[in-house]
Amino acid sequence: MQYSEKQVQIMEAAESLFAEKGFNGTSVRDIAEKANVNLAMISYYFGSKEKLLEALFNYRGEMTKLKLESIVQSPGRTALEKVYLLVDNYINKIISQQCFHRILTREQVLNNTGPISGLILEMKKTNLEIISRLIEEGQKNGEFRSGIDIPMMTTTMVGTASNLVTSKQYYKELSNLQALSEDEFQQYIQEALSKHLKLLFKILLTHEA
Amino acid sequence: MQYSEKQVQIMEAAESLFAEKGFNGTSVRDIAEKANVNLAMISYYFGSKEKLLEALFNYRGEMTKLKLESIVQSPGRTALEKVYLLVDNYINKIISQQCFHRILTREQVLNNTGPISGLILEMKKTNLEIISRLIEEGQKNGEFRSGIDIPMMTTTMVGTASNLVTSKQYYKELSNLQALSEDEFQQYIQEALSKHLKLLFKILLTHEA
DNA sequence: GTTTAAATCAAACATTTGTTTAGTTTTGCG
DNA sequence: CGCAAAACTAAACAAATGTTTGATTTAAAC
Repeated sequence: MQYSEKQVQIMEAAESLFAEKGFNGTSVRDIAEKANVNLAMISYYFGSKEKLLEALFNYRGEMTKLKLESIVQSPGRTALEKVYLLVDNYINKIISQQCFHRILTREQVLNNTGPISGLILEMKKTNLEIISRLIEEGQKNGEFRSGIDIPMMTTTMVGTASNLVTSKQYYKELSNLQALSEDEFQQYIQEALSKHLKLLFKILLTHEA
Repeated sequence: MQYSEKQVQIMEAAESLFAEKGFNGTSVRDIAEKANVNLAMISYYFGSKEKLLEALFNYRGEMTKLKLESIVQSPGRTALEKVYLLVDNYINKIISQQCFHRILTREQVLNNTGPISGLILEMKKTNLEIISRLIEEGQKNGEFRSGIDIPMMTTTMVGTASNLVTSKQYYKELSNLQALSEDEFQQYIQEALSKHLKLLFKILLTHEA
């Protein structure tokens, strides 16, 4: 589906508010004010607040689809190099979409049974499939050891990155990095996270147990 | 502070509802009904809904304090063995307190500036301190390599466990474990998580980069 | 220029919300 | 018992909520 300029305006206002105060902590009046639209426009365009959230999930979900595929299929790279690309790609994604990622994190904790739950599952399925194919490729050509718990490894990548980004205000204080500006800090965690996850995966995938 | 039986009754009803529907998605009437108390009792005992949440954080926070200390100081164990104990202890904690952990996860994503934010920071500080001391002990006696990013390693433990437990409904489907009963599944993720994190830490702490 | 549909708006709507009130019952103690 | 403090209750309260209404403006097509 294609969204009009005004619809995007509303979705992005909602995104930043949902990230800051939570879905139920944000009123449609808050959203209307931030997006500079009339209150009734939200029901007019999206039907309801709940459906606005669904639209946001669709909107952000679309933006992620194809990138991963191209990494896995890029020729002339070792499987480990591809894993590295995948890690950096994932880190970039959740850092550049922090607001959405906060919303996603909060939603996946709830026992949703609605459409959003389905969208989350679909995202996770796609992720896991691609990583699985990549790991298996590396196993076939002898780069990686056998007996790797791929869902658990994926959980470590997602969990580590997610935890760091969604609770970075605590990480900043715990690591005594308060002196850094927001930009510097962002760059710091991006690099630290990349280095950490790559090391982790390298030794996990190649180490003989 | 000591809580009366009725107060605990209210806190535990609130805990399960907050975990299921979120803080703002749960009304005080829901809580009163689930706890089998009169609506006004919540304000009477806790002052407000917000303060009830704070009380819950205090209540659950108390229960975690001393355990870790005793692990680190237990004699006759290698540093790696202590790390293993710590991992299992942490996994047990969040599995046995899943409801609270869901609430904690959702709260730490928000830019809280209130008392809860302070409590979360304190918990994280304590965790990090203990782990740091343990790692440094292992480094001094040559068990562990140098140059370990301890905050990042902690993030991996917390993030992996947290992500798995708070979104286990997705993990179950992604790993094709729907056939397992809830108890069997719980035991499965406990063991898989323990094995995975121990391997991760072992190679991360002892592997020469 | 007229017409028709889409977009926009202020106001109103019915619920639900967290909290308080004012009164009643229970409890513990001298 | 007598009585004061604590525990408990039903009802009421004002504020905030998501959504709808009905009217008005804008835009596009003929």
